[in-house]
Amino acid sequence: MEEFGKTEAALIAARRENLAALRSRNKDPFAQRRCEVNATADELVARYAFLVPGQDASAEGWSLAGRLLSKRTMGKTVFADLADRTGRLQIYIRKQDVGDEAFADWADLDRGDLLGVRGYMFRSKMGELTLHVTSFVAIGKALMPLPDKWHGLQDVEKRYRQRYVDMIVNPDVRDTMIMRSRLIAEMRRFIDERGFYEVETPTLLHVAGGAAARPFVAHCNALDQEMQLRIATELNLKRLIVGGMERVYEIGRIFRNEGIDTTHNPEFTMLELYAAYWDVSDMMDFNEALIAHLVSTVTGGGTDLPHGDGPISFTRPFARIEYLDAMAQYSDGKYTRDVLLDPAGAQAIAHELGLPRSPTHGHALDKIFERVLEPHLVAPTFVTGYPVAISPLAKRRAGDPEITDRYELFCARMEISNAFTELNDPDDQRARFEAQVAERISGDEEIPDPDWDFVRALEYGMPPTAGIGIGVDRLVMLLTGQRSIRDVLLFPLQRQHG
RNA sequence: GCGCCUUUAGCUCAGCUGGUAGAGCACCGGACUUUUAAUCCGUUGGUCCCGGGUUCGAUCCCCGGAGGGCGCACCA
Repeated sequence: MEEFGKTEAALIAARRENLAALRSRNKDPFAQRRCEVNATADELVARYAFLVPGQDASAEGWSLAGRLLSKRTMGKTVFADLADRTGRLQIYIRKQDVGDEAFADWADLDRGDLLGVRGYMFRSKMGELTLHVTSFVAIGKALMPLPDKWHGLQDVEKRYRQRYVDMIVNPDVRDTMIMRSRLIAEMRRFIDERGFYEVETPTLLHVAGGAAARPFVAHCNALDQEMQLRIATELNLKRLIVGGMERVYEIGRIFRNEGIDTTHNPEFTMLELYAAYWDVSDMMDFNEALIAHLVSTVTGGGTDLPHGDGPISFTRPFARIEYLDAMAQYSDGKYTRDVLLDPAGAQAIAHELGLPRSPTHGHALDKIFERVLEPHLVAPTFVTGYPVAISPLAKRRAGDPEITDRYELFCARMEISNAFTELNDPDDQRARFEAQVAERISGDEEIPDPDWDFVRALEYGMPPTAGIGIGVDRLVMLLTGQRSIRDVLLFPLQRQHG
């Protein structure tokens, strides 16, 4: 046998030798087409919880499949760990049970290989539920060496770039992603139950609107036109309300060509939902019920989520504060309605707080809000009554035209949802778009080009409607206790490198 | 964009004002029929992120660059 050093190439070569050995005995793992499976790790652990150490259930045979994560060999017996999508199960193999030839095959299995096993359950002397293997078959080979069995993969960059390795050796990553999948399924079920239609609107648009953000641009060869990736689904979903669908939602990918940090990824997932004949308070009820339901899902029926500074309670009703009242309250009465709603007054406050000069009144208000209010919003709180200056698509409040029927829900200092009674007056909408054109000219590059066809749609008549947007990734962060958005995304964006 | 930190074996990490690198795990060989980070014995493994500079000599000091993380800025 050739002498190998232990570089990565040598580790791969050793695994290839084992593969060749299996093939020479007609046990090629890659020749396997399917694998009989009638149980999962979790099912077996639950089913045989009653077994006492030393006791077995040899009358009942099971087949399962998964990845070999560790081997503990003691001469003629082996304990090993097999992981499937539900978790880990210890397996036990004896030479006297499987025979010399199969036991030789076992020696050619490496950590990371995929295999199917048959056997029966017992509880080992040390108390662990274990599958006593009567036969096994290799169904795939890991030619690449796995990271450290104890420390797993810690290199953050490698974890994101090679998420498949991360998931193999760091089970909590897989758990988080599975929880994300469940939460989105649960969200969908909750919404569907209430008579909403799920729709899919275009990602490629000529004019990306519905939010203030810089879009990604793309070129369509067939049309020879520049396209933008959507920054929101809002305008198209409201077109569907005009069209008569009445209750629609989309859980869709949104693209914003902006910064990347622990709460921002250039592409992210947003739930937007619109209900004809509802107003913002109907939506608030819906929102509260949805969030409480998801908290219950993740906690197994509870109302509290663990958090850094102690648990956060999601007992209904959530707190409610008026935007202007809260601003006054947290500034000892200094930031009054009159000052905030005056563009010069808002700029003066922003300056006093040491914030950079804002290009628009709305921008300044947002900066002040983030500095003054957001740090206090740990418990779930609906902030209601946003100024019209920062709500270009929301309906004005009856009897108070400078304020809109809008709220945002905050938890753990993060904005979780944004909802309002939709503006359905086409003349008001056109006027606000025109005002935005002026703001764009004055330097706010994030203000999109107006979507004039949207105004035309409103001219055909949109019923009173409430709409909501929920940042799904941030909600999953909150519900799973992850501190970085990258830890709830399967493949967060990374710079390409050579 | 700015600042701080970081990059050393397949993985996790050490490395002393500057003298051409170590450990654990993994791997390979051996012992072992209820282990669980199995254990014990023996071996093996390096583009010290890249490019310059200073120096007799650079993983280490200096300059530039790349990747990543965090904070700030940006981001309703």
